[in-house]
Amino acid sequence: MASDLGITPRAENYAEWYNDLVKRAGLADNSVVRGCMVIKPHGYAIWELMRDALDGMFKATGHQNAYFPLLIPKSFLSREAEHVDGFAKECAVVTHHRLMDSPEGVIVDPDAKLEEELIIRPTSETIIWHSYKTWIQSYRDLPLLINQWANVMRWELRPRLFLRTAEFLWQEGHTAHATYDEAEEEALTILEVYTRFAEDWMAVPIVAGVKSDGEKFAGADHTYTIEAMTQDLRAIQAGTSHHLAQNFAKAFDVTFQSAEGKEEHVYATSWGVSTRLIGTLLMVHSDDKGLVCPPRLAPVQVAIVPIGRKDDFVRVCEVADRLAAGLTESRWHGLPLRVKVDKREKESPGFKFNDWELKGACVRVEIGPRDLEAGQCVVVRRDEGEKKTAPLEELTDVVHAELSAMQAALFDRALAMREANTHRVDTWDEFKAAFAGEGGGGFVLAHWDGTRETEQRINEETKATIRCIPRVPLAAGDVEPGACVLTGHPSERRVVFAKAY
RNA sequence: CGAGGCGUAGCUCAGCUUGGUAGAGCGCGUGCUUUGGGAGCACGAAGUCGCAGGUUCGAAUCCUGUCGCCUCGACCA
Repeated sequence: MASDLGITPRAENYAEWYNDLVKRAGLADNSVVRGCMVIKPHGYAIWELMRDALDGMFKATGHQNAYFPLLIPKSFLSREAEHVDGFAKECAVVTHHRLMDSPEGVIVDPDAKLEEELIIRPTSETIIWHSYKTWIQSYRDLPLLINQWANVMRWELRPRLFLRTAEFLWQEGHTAHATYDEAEEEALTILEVYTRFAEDWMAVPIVAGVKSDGEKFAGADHTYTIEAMTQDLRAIQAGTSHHLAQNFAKAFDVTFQSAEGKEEHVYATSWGVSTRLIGTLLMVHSDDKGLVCPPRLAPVQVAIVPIGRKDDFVRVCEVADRLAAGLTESRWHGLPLRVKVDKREKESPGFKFNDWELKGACVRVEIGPRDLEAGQCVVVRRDEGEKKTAPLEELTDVVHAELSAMQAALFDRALAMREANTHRVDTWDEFKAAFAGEGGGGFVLAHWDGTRETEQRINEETKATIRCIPRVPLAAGDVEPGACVLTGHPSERRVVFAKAY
């Protein structure tokens, strides 16, 4: 029966599995506009949990939220040369402000053409730095630590739900500092926040590092990234933190007067994570039965399925409600548990088991008349699928233990998968072989001569790119000098190559 | 923008070759029976066959055009 659940198995077709998963688990739909998605309540619930967790971490590191506008004057984008190069090809442009009736239906009113066209933000550096110019005058105004939760639009040619959509939700932090070193510290603080979030909340092990010049953000001095490995052995960039140096301060003429009375341009950072985190979560943990959600980010942590008919069902439901109340009142990681009692009468228990597995409930509690007699219930963890019994009065403790164990088990399994698929390669033949064929090839740690030309040639011949130069080497030997895998030129250390999403 | 494929019920699709009353499964509604791994039976609602032309007595089916979507490449978080 498992094959008949409407999800293509991963082994058969990974891309199709992902699409089926997103749709069948009720996370999102395609919109009528290509590239846009409808995030459904179950998917949005995951985003809300992510957002709340991250928002708390940003506040704890001294940041405040603000909101900047969706529309940006076209001329702003071109102030920073690299920035415009990076984004010009994927901007939606607003050219008119009115529609009118016509025999063919509603048309754009040609008389309502805008003097200066507006772009829908692909990112907000320019509009924000325009404001910062008036906000910042003295070193006493620094550091300025702002975040915003917003939607942005990048006109993608090949969209995929959550991973790459034309419109997506994200947060973007934009900070200003008096010195290069302070900005550097900020970029690294955020890199650490992202790392902790990915590993502790998402249970996704990541490699944190710095991007090569070829892969850095358009307009950045350098870009930090966290990279995860998906089950099809590709890399996915889950978050980025940019040190912008004085690039935007110069483009928007944002200066401050130092304590010594000197006029200087400020230093900046920007950083973001998006709804792509949901795609990352799915790609790392879920299976052929549906969504597998780390307990700390699961919309439903416990699904209770009452079993029985007529009077039995009523009695069982009463007990289920009482158990649910006990679970909800308890605290796990400081938060009330998210519990659902599934009292639907038309669906059979078997259907509900499959349904909650599809939707990613972490722990399923089954309780029927026979359990009631015995004063126990059946507890099943989503990632294991093994049925265990627990005394009713101990259920809350058992559930807490299972959730904690599952959170850890998901991370451990993902880490084991990454380690099993991380290889060190020293010859060009081995390198090409690692990335031959369809699908991923895992992470390949290889020496690189540091030039953009070599990076490009490697990408053209193997489809693999440099994902990052790890901040902390994965193994001590990775930072010993060697010879570039393609050119043989000297290399200081190994970098991470992979095929990427 | 290049290469393939597909548009028929909410979903997945059959029907098209050879033109002749619009089909199936799932889902949905009602009722009864069921309930420990996707329950059964009965009845029922549901469609401008993507759109526009053309051929024909007659078009889902043949022809022309057009729009949209999906998959794969070039760009990207």
